[in-house]
Amino acid sequence: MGNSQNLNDRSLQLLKNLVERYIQSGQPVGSKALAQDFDAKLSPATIRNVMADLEELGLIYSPHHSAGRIPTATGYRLFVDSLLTVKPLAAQELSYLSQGLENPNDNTDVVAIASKVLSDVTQMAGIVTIPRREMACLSHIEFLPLSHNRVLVIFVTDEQEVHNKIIQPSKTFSPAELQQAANYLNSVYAGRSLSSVRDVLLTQMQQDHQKLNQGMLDAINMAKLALVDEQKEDYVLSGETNLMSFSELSDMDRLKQLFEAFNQKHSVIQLLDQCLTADGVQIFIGEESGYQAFEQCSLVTSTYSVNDEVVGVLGVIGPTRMAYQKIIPFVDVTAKLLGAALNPKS
Amino acid sequence: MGNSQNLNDRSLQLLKNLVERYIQSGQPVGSKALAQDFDAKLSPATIRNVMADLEELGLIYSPHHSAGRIPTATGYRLFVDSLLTVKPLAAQELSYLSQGLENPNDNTDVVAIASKVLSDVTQMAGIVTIPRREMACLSHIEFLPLSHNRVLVIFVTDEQEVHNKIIQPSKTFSPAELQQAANYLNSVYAGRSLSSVRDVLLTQMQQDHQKLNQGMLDAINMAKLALVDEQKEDYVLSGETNLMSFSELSDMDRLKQLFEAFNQKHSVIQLLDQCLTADGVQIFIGEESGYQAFEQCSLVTSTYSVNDEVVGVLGVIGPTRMAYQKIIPFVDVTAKLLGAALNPKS
DNA sequence: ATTAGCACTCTCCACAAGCAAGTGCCATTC
DNA sequence: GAATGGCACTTGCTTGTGGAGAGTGCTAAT
Repeated sequence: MGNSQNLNDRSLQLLKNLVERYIQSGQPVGSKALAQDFDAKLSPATIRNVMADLEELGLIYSPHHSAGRIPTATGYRLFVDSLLTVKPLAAQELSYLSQGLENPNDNTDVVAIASKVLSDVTQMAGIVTIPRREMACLSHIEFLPLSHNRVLVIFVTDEQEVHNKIIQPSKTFSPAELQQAANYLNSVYAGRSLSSVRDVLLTQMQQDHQKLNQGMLDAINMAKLALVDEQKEDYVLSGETNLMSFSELSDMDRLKQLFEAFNQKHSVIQLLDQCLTADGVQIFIGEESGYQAFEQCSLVTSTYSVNDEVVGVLGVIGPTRMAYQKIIPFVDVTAKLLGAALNPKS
Repeated sequence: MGNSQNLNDRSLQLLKNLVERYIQSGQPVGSKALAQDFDAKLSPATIRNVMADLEELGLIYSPHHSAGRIPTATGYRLFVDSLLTVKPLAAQELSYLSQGLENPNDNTDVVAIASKVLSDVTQMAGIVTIPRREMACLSHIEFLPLSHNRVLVIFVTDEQEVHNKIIQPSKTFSPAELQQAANYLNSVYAGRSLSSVRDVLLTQMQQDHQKLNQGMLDAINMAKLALVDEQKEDYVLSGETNLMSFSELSDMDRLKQLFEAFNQKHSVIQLLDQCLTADGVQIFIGEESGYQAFEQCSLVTSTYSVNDEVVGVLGVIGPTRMAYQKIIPFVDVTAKLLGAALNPKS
């Protein structure tokens, strides 16, 4: 019992229609309404029997004895996994999408635009993680002396992003020494990807110890301090306020929880990290996410890639009752366009 | 008619008690309840008469015929302007405040912490504008070549903040030329305040034209492109979600408007800019702000200064019914502590 | 297996009654 | 004449009732 094998085609078709109707209307769906979909081939009474089965399987439930039925998270899951017929993107949406994402702009700009596009088109919340900079190339590094022995490290990747960090080396350096160290690092490492730079930094000291002079060692040590850090993940969220318009999310306490999760970021990031593992579109429906704040929400995500390397996740957050048929292809296409827009070759 | 001169001491005292009671309870205040404050020196009937006067003057109103009275924005205004007795800060609040703000940290960190402190202590929303960098000193400037003639300008102020901007000079420079230009600018302008650098850049070209060689002119032109821009104002907001707990703000449409205003920033910035003109604590009560989204909110702000120069605004946003007696001194003190924390001399 | 019929359950709405809070007004008091 | 006590009145909130509507589950018939 409780296995979808039990379900014949008719039951599945019925579930499909029920979910579609509920997504459209937001009202519990009754047997009479569903019967209309079947051109009087099936009477309401029969449908009631089938619905009773579906309820027993945990796919649908009724909010009270004499209301229609509503899909459960499991019901939605079955729907998106096997029943759903995706709708191709409308032409105007596609043009709106590419219009925003195909202009060559600042990197962070593109990410922000993608997030905004996601929320604008869906009228829900859009989210895009900042692309991992592992594969970005180091183009320039610079050390500036601060007070109290501290050193401000500035490094630029891929002609675009500027990162900076304050480090505290164990010994004091003169401005000239810092300049030398930067010159050395720029000559040796510029043009290589950050991840390879990191790897080399970590191994070089042991291997080539004798070949290096003190200045080089100092430079390498400082670069390690600057580059080998936990890279703090982050994301750009837009259209959160759209979520305030859904009656499903009108409970203020829940909504507050949700917005606090958005602000604190860490649970959202954890959730998005799970999406990084599998390529392509992934979906969390309601309680599936495992986070209380997202209990009433669904999350449709996709990884996006630059040069076949996954660099981030993007997605749409909305109520569980969302038009999955449209959202899924939309998220998919947006991810591909964002990947393309981020590709430096263009 | 409608002039506060009409009011005798007793009426004012009554208004004061009424506002205080309403701030505490959130319930319309009736004549009977107010009578208790006066130790039976005044009967409810008398108080009713006085309240009728206050209502005619537009200082209070009743939500319906037979409820108690609630202060209007004008009533609150009179209260904060002339009736309010500020409460000194509780010791623990003060210690919490100084604990967070007295550690010498990153500049942007301090601003974020201040915002967080404001919201944590008040359980409302805290807001702090990013300090204007006019008076900050230029400590280092750097040009890096990008593709398509573009140049990435990085400049560091006051040993702390790193700013970067992509400019597009009219001619192409070699890396060596860029290095030279940066060297020249660093030798001449490092240590001077950004505003003075800007002034000099704008005038030097006319005045000392003959004394400068081409390289210097190029350097000055690029510096102008980088430094003479509209400085985009911004702020750090925290604890917005606290606002979701107030029943006064539980109307979802209004709340949505408010959060959208927070996200779009420009109307909030306009509002905060108004506070820059006058020193010290300023208050907008409800509709006084002139922005629909803030109709149900009050904003208590104060400018904060570094070296007697006003560099920003900070404040607290909450429902009109807030404990002004505590919030006002709290905002005042926080502003002073933030100013001190930002002072590079320490 | 499917269907028609029917009793049952539950929500929603409207309306009324009773209660509590508080007012406005008037006649009275000091 | 200002302050007060008394009283009728208004209003919102709560509770209860009753009917309409929607949808179900069960049973008997096809």
